[in-house]
Amino acid sequence: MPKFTRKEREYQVRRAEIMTAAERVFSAKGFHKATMGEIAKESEFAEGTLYNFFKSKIDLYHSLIEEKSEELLDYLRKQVSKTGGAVEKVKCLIRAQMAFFEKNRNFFKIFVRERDSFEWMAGKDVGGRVNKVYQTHIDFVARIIKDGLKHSEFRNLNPKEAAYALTGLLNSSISRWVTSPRRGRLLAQAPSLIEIFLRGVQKSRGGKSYGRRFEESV
Amino acid sequence: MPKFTRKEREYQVRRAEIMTAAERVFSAKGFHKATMGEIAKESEFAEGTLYNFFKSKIDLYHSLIEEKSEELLDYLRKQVSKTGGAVEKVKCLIRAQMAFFEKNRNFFKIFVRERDSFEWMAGKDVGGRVNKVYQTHIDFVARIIKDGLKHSEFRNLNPKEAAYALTGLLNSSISRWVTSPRRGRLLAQAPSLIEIFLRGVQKSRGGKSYGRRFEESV
Amino acid sequence: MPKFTRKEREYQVRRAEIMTAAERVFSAKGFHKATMGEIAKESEFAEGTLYNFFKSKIDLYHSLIEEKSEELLDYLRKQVSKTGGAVEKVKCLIRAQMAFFEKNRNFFKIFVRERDSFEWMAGKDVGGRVNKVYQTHIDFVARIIKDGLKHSEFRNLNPKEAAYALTGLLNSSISRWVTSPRRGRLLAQAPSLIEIFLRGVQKSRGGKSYGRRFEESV
Amino acid sequence: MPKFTRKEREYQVRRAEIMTAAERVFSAKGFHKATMGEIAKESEFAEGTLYNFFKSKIDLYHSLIEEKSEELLDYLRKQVSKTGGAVEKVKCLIRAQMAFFEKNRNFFKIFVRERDSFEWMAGKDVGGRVNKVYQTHIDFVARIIKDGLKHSEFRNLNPKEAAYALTGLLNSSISRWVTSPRRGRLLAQAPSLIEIFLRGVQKSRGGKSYGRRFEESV
DNA sequence: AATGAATGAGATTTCATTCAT
DNA sequence: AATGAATGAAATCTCATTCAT
Repeated sequence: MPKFTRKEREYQVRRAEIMTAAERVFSAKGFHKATMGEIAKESEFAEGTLYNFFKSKIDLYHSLIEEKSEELLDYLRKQVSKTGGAVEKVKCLIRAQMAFFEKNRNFFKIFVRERDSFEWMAGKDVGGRVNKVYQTHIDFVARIIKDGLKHSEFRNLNPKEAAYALTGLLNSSISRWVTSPRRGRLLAQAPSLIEIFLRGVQKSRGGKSYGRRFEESV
Repeated sequence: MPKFTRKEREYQVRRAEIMTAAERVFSAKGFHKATMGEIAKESEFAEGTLYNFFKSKIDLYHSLIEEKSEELLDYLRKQVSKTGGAVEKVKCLIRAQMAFFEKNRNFFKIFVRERDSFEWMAGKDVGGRVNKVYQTHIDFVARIIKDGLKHSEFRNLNPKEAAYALTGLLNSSISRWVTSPRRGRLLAQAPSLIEIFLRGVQKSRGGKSYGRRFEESV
Repeated sequence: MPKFTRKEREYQVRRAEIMTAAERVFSAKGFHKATMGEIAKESEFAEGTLYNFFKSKIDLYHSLIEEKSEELLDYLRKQVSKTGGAVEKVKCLIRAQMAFFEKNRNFFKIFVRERDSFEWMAGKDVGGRVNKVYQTHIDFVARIIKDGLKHSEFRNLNPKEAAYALTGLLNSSISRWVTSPRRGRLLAQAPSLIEIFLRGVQKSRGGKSYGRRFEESV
Repeated sequence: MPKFTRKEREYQVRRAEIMTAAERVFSAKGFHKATMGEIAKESEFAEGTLYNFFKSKIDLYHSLIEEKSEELLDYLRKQVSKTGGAVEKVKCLIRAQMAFFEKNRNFFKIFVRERDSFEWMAGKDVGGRVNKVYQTHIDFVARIIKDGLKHSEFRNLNPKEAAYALTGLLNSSISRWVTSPRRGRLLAQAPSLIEIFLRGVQKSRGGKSYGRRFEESV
């Protein structure tokens, strides 16, 4: 007995085709410049058909981000859980995130570029949903840092601040790679990012410090 | 003999008023949702009048970013030039950038959020202009890093990569501050960022390394 | 030998089910706001199936009005034919019409409200068909009046004019009853309508007149 | 010092032009079949311009009905107030209403045909507003009847019921005239309507009655 | 130089109808 | 014969831009 009927499976296939087309168009033009007409053409469905799958343009956009983000977060969690120790987890996280976006360049553009833009779109509601995904991600990273603190793998710093730092570091590099015309492997940049970040947060072995301590600074 | 006639000066004043209004509206709504009508009302000019100063909506937006970015870069250059040594310059850069955006929150939203979005807007032309500003900034940062390398203040790494890293680090933190509802001083976060970044890029004093070396990785 | 085969009978049953559903939906939303999708759901058939019974939405609408109107007219004719004398026939007509619509509120909304709207819908064709039903009804009423004139039961007046008057009188009261939220029996209003109309058209017994005579007025 | 500036006057002129065009189109096609495009063409403005005067199609439609209804009611009130005695007022009312619609045929179609249709349009709100105008009218007529009752000009009947009766009577005749292709003067039909209605409601001079009394019937 | 009313291209969305299964 | 997914025409509304005053 199949979990899904043939109809349901076909429905999901078509839905996915639309989403892929939408991902292409949205990533190329941004939400506002993208038109349903273009997504229709790209997905080889009629315009009206799109509305049998998504109730509006914003719903399509938003579903796209939400579902793909889940995929990303699931992937990261799964990869990271395979290793132990905060340092190893951080390394793994960086590599996994790069690996994911190396395969999902279009989605990266949508994910990062529109992240903050959402607050104006269709009220707090949609913005809120996407932002929540982002916050979930930050919290996930912060948790890793916190564990590292507990086991004295990292020096004393604000986990959330470090999570933002790492995320910014990563996104900036990914963004550069995504935008750049000539592309080597994104993953090749993992080691240097890992090195920068881990040196940045690990316990000082020389005792030297470059500013006021975290405790004083907040 | 005045450099600018009274007329010219008045023209500049009115132009600046429009830009300030535009900054408010664009930062609150984003480029597409912002309307010329609203900018007109905000600036207390008629809609048609805006077109005596800027030839289109996109031109206004773009002029805004370009000119304000110049201001930012000038400010950063001036501040950084006051100190010597790459490490000091980096500290100074971080503090200066935070100081600038603490005073120009609205502009930050425009600067960062729309940075990459530009490639779709009105063709390569405009996107190119804004991107160029961003590239100029990256080059400026990369130059500081490179100087640090030359004087062995930093370990062996790709200056441009490090420049992207620093910029991402900074923007991520600023973004968090800008978005967050309850705001302390942004500058208070400078020390920890400085520490993370400088530890990350300075010469190892323990010889320990966290990944393959930079040389191997590119 | 049956007049209709089983197949034909089943066809008629399904057709009637659709019409009943359509009556509900059309009366609730009006022609334009009603959708084939809703009628389909209401009738528990698929959308496509409706088109096996009616060739278009407008055809369904129109068939509904036409057939139900026939039903109404048949009912009125049958009732009225049971009595003799124009005065009695008028009383009977009023009561019968009220009785019919008391049982067919939904249809009344369609019948009266859209009556005149028809001329724009899908050209003269459809409008014509419905209007013809209405004209038939008016003629039927006018014929009763005319008989009353012949037998000197009514004063000298234009039969058609009187027929319009009576119809307007009736519809206005029925409309009020249909629209009103709290409903007693519609038939309870028959006596006063009968009295108003019959006084209005019967031969004056006092010779008093309230305007120029009919003969002068047209 | 003029009450209205030139600009305001010109604005009103253009607004009125749009309304007249809208009246033509709405009366010819009904609300749904009428398009903003056609109203634009008819009024010789661009489509977008209509939206400088009315915020939506429904708002235009509704403004049209509301303002023209006010005009009608004002006219009726003014005319009726010129005479004294309920009987005279009724005569005057019938003549005035006919006179008004003889000059405003297009509006009649809108006023009567869409009266009840409104409940489905855009929720209770708009339907409510138009219905209220109609109720106001009914109340106005009912008040005249009530005064007639007080002075014993009419026999004992329910004023509101009589008001509905008169309104139905009138509208039916006007509707016939409006729809009919060859038109004499509508006002020529006033005398016979007056006679029917007044005979119908005035005190019986022969004592004969045609049904149960009003008192029993409600 | 400033105005703001007019413009119309262009986007989203609905829904009657068709047709392959 | 019944289905309901796909279609695409058509309608409303927005807003950058123009231009007569």
